[in-house]
Amino acid sequence: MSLNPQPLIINDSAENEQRWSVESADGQTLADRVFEDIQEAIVTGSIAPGTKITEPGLAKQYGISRGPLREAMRRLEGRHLVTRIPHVGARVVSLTIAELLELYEVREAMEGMACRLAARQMPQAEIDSLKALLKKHEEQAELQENIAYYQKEGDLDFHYRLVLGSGNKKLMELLCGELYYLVRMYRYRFSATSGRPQRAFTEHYRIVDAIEQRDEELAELLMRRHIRASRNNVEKRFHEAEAKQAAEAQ
Amino acid sequence: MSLNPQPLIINDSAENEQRWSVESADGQTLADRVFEDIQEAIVTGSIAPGTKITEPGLAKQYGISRGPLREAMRRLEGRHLVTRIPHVGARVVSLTIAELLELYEVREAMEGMACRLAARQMPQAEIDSLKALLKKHEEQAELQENIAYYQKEGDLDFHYRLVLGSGNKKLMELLCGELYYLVRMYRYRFSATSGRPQRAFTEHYRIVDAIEQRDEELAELLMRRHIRASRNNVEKRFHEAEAKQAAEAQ
DNA sequence: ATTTATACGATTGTCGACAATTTATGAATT
DNA sequence: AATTCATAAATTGTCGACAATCGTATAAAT
Repeated sequence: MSLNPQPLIINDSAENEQRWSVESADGQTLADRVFEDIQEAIVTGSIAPGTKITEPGLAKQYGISRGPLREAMRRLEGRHLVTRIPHVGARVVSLTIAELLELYEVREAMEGMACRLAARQMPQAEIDSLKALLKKHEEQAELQENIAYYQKEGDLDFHYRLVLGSGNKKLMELLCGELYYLVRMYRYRFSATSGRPQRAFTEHYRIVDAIEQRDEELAELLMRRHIRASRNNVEKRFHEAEAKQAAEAQ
Repeated sequence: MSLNPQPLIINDSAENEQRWSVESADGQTLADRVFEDIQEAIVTGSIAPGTKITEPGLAKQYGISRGPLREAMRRLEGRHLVTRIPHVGARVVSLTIAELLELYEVREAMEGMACRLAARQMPQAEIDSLKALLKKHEEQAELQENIAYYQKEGDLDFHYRLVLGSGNKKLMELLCGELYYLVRMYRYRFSATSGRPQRAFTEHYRIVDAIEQRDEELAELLMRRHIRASRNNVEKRFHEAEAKQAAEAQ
């Protein structure tokens, strides 16, 4: 008689048996739909980072009133995708290079832990599925010309599945529900891949192997090394771009 | 000529030189104030976990209209402090024991990284200040009867300062701005301390020592071990409580 | 008596309007 | 010409009202 799936506090009104899912499935309400739409627009770059957002503008654009739109903006604010100053307005988040690098440090910590947990308890079936996905991605990359795109898509897929495999809902919530939006946002700026994507594939395979062997220590270590390598690559590319920009300006 | 503090994308409207701070200082607007009020009420247990929240009720209670209140709720939803089902309602988040333990796993990962970064770059002045704080907490604990309370307060203070010392804003945002609210919420349920608080102090001192010696590896390792110990303590206490509950029911 | 259907009540979702504040515009002054 | 001040426009914050949806209670039927 385990109390595991029960809340820690039994409260007055626990009659509702419906599932209080972590993320609402499909935007039923207007505010929800607009929230997801704007979020997608921000992540894909349709609305550039740093852009000032005005309520009448967006409301007109989406054909809704300002009420639901404000609610959507408040949720975006909660996800740190827009920053707001009272009585002034809101703008789309805009990361500095330092903040982008900080993001990688957070990912190193959390995804490293995700790998450790996955090695501990990810079902073999999911591991097999993940291996199949890796194989598919590799074959796609060999065929496709635009390797960079597919490699980046695949990379995020891979990381996403791994976090799922950790079985830790909070980890999923934070990584898949907050950080990965920013990762997608800045994916094509200084991201790696073009050059030698083969290396990333190798690293991915090694990680999955460690998980399959249930080697927590190694799995975490390899993932942290993998993300640190990405981080260093971003840093390098940024400095290259900076140098180039300085040369042009001169 | 470093571009460090500049955004990665220079956009049309970058004229506003005001600081777009990560967190609005004081709730200027009604919605902001109510947001903080309700958040505090949830964290301190003034509104019990799992309680159903109705808009007319809260609006009346805080003497405001439903508009700002809904915005506040949407922000709480963004922070995962309330869960909402469209057309049905919202309730205060209620963690299961499994989710509470997951929280510790996330903390282990992130605060471990925070310690590593603090060892790398935390200013000596801040380290000294942190040591002074530890000393003060210890003296307080020796005097006070209600050790548990002060130890828990001090513990969170300690962790808070350490995350600040990491210099990683995203880490601060996620830990101090999201996880710690949940930690405070469930602090007095199965938390440790009463018994032998001296041990936690010793662990804290060792961590600060490692940071002062700039030993990244050790600092991270000690913090992870520290949090893992807390986690195991919570797990143990829960099982004890569960066993006791089963015995009473029988 | 149990189940199904219906109507009621309550809550949530959406809208438009008004008040408060900020930003932009332009005129007057130094 | 630059600065300062005042006015005007635009945007944000707040409110109350109405529509849509859900939960519940009552009544009818099997």
